[in-house]
Amino acid sequence: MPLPVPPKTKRRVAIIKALAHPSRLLVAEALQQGEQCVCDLRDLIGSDLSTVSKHLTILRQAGIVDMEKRGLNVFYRLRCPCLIGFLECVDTLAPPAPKGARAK
Amino acid sequence: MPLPVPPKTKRRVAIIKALAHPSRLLVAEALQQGEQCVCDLRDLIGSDLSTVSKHLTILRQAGIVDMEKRGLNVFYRLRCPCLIGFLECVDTLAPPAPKGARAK
DNA sequence: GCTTTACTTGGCCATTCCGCCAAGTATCGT
DNA sequence: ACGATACTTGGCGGAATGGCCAAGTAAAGC
Repeated sequence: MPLPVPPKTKRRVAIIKALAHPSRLLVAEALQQGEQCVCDLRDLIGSDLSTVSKHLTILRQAGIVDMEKRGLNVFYRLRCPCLIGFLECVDTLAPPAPKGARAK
Repeated sequence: MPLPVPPKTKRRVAIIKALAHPSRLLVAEALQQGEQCVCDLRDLIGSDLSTVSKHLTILRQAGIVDMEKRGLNVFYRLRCPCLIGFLECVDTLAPPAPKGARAK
């Protein structure tokens, strides 16, 4: 990155990057309904438990989710209800891949 | 990706991924002020022209920007004004990296 | 105590991403 | 036609991602 990227933009990128993966976005979407333990989320995305755990770590470090251990389970929940608006906004950003995307 | 990811989520990921890079987000932010030619954007992000061009292709394919050739220049602009709301929403998603993100 | 359950962490491999350089294309000026 | 300008495209290395397996940790039950 040759030019200095403003801190505000850096923070935005960190958050956006955390959501830029199918499994992680799926998790974030699911957590809108309420907290879930890791095993539920593993069933949701269907990967190895270790993989799911790493995805959750990424979401946590981005400040998107919170964790809480209760008994043997670890429950994750959204730290910010704003995600709904965020996603609606994404949906309006581009209608299904327009022809105009072609360079020629 | 073991489990089938819903199409809606897939489309969302494609768009989010396109914005999940400092240079590309910087471009998107800059285009909020109005259209810019590629050389202006190269000055903004300070990379090789070919690199900038590839970033713009990615934004275009995600449907986030539009291009128009006029004379020797190619001008890019946002295809959707919604980006402002999108970014404000990102900003509220997580306050500056809280301590709670630590696993241990 | 030992075992089981529910994760997290470390390591490794395969794929993807991102940068530059070099070469190609298109338009303008002469 | 030729050269210059403004890109785009191809290729290639190096870095970052993402997946699994294996090993480690922590709480609950026996």
